[in-house]
Amino acid sequence: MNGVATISVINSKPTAAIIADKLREGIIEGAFAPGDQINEAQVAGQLNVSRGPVREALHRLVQEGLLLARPNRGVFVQDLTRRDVAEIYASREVIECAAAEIILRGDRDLRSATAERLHAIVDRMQAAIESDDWTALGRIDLEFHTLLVGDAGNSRLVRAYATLATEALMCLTHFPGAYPRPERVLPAHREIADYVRDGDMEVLQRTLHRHLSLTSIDHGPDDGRALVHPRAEAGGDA
Amino acid sequence: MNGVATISVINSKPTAAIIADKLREGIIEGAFAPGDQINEAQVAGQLNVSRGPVREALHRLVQEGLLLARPNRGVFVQDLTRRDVAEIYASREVIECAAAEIILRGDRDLRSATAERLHAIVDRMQAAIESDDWTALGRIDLEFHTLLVGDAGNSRLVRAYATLATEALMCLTHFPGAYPRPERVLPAHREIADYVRDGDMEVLQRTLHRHLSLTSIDHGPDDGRALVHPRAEAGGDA
DNA sequence: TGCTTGTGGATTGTTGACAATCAGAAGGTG
DNA sequence: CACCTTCTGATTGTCAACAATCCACAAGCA
Repeated sequence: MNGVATISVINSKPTAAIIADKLREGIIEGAFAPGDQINEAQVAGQLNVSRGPVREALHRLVQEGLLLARPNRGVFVQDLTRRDVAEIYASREVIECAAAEIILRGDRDLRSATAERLHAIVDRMQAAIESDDWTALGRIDLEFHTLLVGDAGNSRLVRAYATLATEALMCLTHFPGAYPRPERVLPAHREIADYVRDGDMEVLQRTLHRHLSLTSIDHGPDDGRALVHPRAEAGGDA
Repeated sequence: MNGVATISVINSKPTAAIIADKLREGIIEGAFAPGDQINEAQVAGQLNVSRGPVREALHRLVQEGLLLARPNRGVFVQDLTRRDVAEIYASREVIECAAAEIILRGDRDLRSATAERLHAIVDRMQAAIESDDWTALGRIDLEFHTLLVGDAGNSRLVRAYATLATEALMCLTHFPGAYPRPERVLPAHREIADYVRDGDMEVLQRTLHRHLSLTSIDHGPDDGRALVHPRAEAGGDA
């Protein structure tokens, strides 16, 4: 072991994974608008790789639900309808509540450890708010919830939640109005962390439900068309 | 609309999807043992196609969790550890209970329609039992639960449940002892269907929990190694 | 005019060849 | 005899060319 031991692995990930991450970022950030077609050859050209890995990356994103593949026609960025947003948040609530229940059945020390890590994330959320970085805030918010699910220790739930988390991020960038005012974000998450530590399932579940319910979207009419900027009617959180 | 209207589409699915289905079947049926390596070139040769679609199919199954890809080494059939089995059934309970709750919040007529279809599936289960077809029974059993989740109308939950269902089928073929005695299967499912119709969430949730809990596996020690035939200790259902 | 029917352009789907990578065996060296 | 280096076989990862497919548009016909 000499001095070069800590050189980062040259190309640890396969190319397809890197491309998938890049594209996922682009979709989340809004670089591709919903409905846009993503052309294999074009992406391959921009990234200076062959169509093979690009194709693989695109198919992965299709399976994640971010893209829609029409056979022999191409892949397109998914539209987010009211129904989709409602589904995403409802599913998140399902998995998060389940994770919470598992965690709360566990040891008190484990719960404290989880709560502590959750609080650490909330502190980072505060920092993001203070520097007016809304993109970062959304990501950290999702990180909070992903940690909650992760600490339940069920990899199946984690996997299912991961795709929901990226979809939720997509919601945030496309419907910026859906994110609540910052002064309510911090207390809400602190509450959740505290209830995890104290082990109060009843209250925790209610809090998560309130935190993740998009009442107006949930009960509004579903016209099947994509939302554009429902700033006035969304009341949920990440 | 003339007489040829019902001609089946020639080749509706892309080759990769067909291959993925074939391989998934093979894995579920046990044609590949856990830990076995699956060779791209070999499969391609057997199916008379190129490595491209095979590669795509394998990656899809990796993402579904059926296969494990070790970079530059190959893809292997996942081992099913105690922990995996516990995770799968716990996750199934989470999603099924959520689906049940959504359905029970719905219209009474819708509930009856769902219950009716569930009962129809139970009848097919009975037929499978009478002809001693255990493979079919497992599939129909999962079909029952998949219908339950599907009728909740949340495509995200459906997608998450689909992979869990295939994993559960894998459990059945690898741990045949995990399936309960047939005389208990039918009443259990009939109960579930009835509670869906009657809208009794409390009881339905308890029934689902009992139906999907693998108590001995759940609380047994997790040595990280794959189970072989825990016939003596498994008490769950599909 | 309105409907059917061919044609064009673009995109994905598929293929076989080539390069990169890794685990393990063989061989050399103190 | 243990350890390190080198080699080898097999497998995945990548690439560019070819084939199949589909939608859009325009021309032909009642």
